[in-house]
Amino acid sequence: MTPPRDGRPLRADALRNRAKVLEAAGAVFDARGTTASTEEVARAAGVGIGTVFRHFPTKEALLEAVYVARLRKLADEAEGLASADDPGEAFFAFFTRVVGHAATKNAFSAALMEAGVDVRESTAETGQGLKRALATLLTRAQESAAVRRDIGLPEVMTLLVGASQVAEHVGGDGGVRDRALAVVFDGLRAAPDR
Amino acid sequence: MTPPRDGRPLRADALRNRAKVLEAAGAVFDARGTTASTEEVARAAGVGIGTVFRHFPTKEALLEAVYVARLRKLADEAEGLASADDPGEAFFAFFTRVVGHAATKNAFSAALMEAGVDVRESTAETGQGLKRALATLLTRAQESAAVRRDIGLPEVMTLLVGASQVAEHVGGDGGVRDRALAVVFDGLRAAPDR
DNA sequence: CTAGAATCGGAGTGCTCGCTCCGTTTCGAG
DNA sequence: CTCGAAACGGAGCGAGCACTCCGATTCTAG
Repeated sequence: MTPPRDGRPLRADALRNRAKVLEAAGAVFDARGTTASTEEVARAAGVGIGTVFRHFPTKEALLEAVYVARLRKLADEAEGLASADDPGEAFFAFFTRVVGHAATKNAFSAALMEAGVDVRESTAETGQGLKRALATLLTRAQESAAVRRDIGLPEVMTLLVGASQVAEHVGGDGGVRDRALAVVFDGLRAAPDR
Repeated sequence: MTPPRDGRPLRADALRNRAKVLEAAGAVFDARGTTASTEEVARAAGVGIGTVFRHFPTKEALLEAVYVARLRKLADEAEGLASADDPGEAFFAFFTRVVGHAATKNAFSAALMEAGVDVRESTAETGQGLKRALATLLTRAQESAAVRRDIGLPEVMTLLVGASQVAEHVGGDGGVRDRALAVVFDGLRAAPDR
């Protein structure tokens, strides 16, 4: 959970509050978007604003923390699928999973985007982990001929981000989303010829 | 250019200023994002803030006006391609064109999104026009077997929005963008079999 | 249990931004 | 040219927000 890199460990209540804030921040940002005020997060967490800012010195830092937690979860899922029986199925399952999350969680794709480019230093490590796991999924899927061989990790990341962004903003019709995703999947399977 | 639906026409200088503001707004929003302040737009247009707000009573109205202008341009392009010799080529050319624009212009995809859902009443008409033109391109492409027949306009709009959003946020590597787009294109061509 | 340190809470601060208001300037009909 | 109407400009208002500061509270080592 990244207990801050300090010398001493945090006090018990501080640790508890930190967790409460992080969870509340996720919920609030999903519901109200990332423009939701820090005060709202504090209220949802049942703590004062001061507490929020002590744990996350900046609103951006708070957002980053939420991002990192989610990226880590994704990375774990990806690693879990890395040794699945059917590499192709695993690859597409992960893709679908990510898009599914994005459909619910606001600013989920933003986290992915940062991971893709590794802008912030704090997301870099987790982002690298996710990319490594995804690379494994991709390579195995390509080796088993489930995915075309003429694309690399950057292209897949790009498609993943794009699909997630769409899912995020297409609240209503999940059917459309699924069919659009099917098109992308067929494209990923397509032979490289032309 | 939508000279406001008033009784009397606008005074000459007023019309000129309106155009200047609209153009400046486009430029500023592209450069700084839609969060750029109205004052910045006014400065870029060389007018006072009051003038901006007289022509566009709300910042949202200003954004909408920019959106509508761009959607109209797209709709015109689509109509121009509607009678091209090769329907498949026309369809994909339009798709590429849209994505290309998105790569340069900030919040371009936002305009597309609104057009897709037709949230605002003011974008509705232009959005309908664009959708109609795109529908023609799609139908003709499908009839000539250049595009799979098991998808409709909503799916294409979704893919278009997604591709545009990606293009918008992948500033750096155009190569990645093109290859990712190629995947989507292959998906659109794919046989509906599976 | 107790003292001192760590943590908390939330009123307050400064800043940005959308928008209004009205004195000043510019246009154009007659 | 004249003069009323239309349009302009930008100081100022109010709201909202990120972030600070410090007295009150809570934890925990000893």
